[in-house]
Amino acid sequence: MIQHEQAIEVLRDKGHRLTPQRLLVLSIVAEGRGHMGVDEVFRRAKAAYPYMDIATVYRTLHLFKDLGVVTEVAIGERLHYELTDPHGKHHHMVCRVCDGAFNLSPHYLEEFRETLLQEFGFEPDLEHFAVSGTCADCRSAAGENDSKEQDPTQDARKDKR
Amino acid sequence: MIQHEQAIEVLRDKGHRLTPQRLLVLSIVAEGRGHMGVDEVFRRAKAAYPYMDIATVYRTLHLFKDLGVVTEVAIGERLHYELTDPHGKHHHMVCRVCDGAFNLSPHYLEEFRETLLQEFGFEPDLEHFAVSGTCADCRSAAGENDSKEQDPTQDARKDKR
DNA sequence: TGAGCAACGGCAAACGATTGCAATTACTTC
DNA sequence: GAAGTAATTGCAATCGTTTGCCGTTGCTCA
Repeated sequence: MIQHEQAIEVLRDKGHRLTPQRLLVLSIVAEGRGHMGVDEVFRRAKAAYPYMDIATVYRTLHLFKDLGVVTEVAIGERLHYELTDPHGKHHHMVCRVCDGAFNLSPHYLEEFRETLLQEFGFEPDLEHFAVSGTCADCRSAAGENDSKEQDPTQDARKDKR
Repeated sequence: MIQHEQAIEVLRDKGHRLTPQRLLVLSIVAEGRGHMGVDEVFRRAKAAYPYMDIATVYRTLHLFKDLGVVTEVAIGERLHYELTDPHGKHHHMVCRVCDGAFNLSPHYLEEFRETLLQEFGFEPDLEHFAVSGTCADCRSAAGENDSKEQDPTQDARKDKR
């Protein structure tokens, strides 16, 4: 994980201001284990600083994303954010039954990328890539239940990193 | 391509009504070459029948998707629709520079799917799958221009099917 | 330490997409 | 053909996200 200090350095180096709002969002994302939805970041930020606006949360997360401080992950329909993992990029497999997120080494996608590049000259954009599907547990557990309704509890989300 | 008659039969068989609005949306998607955005379907529908509502377009396209009459493709941030290709599923490579869409045989993804299934027991959900990236033409043409602005012209979209 | 200024945040409007609701209408049955 | 009924539509409200505006504020430089 990138530490606060490193992230703050990146902000400062690129000429961005260190505002309380940005530091707050940074600490919230850093404290959270695994990916965090915008709404959860906003709830926590508003609890700490009631004037916090949802637009600021969006703008801050997008800035952090552009700076590489956080990584954007598509979980279902919504975007989630996590501190960028300095140990190397990883992708996600997201189960649409249990909403669990599993890391996927870039190695598995590299082969796919090579093929597209050589066969079609098409350079796929796989930096922040999430594969939706059904995880091993849910496949064995379910069987016939193809309901799309899920437990909306965010903290119960699995995250095997 | 599924013909009108087949699509209408599917609607009727599943107990859905044949409304003028549905037939209109169907013919618009059928006439259009390649994928069509919701806004374009709506524009054309409204031109033919001024009372047409955007909500009806969304509901109709979602219905058609559930029935398998149309296929949903993610082009950039927005969803596009095309008549389901009965000659077999295909996926898309979408260039984020020129917005061109290129078909991708399922074969290329099959290998990837096999790997995930065997290594992790994870069954990826790859039915309506689009890979974003940069196509061969734009890679050779550009070089340093990483602008995300594009020609908004919809009819100029490439589609090599 | 304070003035100046561009970056930034809060607010509200706007956007694309979805949903609730009441009126309409396609289809069934007689 | 006409009546009855549930599916469907149009409208408006709503949701999550983005953007424009303007007052505020972090940072720079004297």
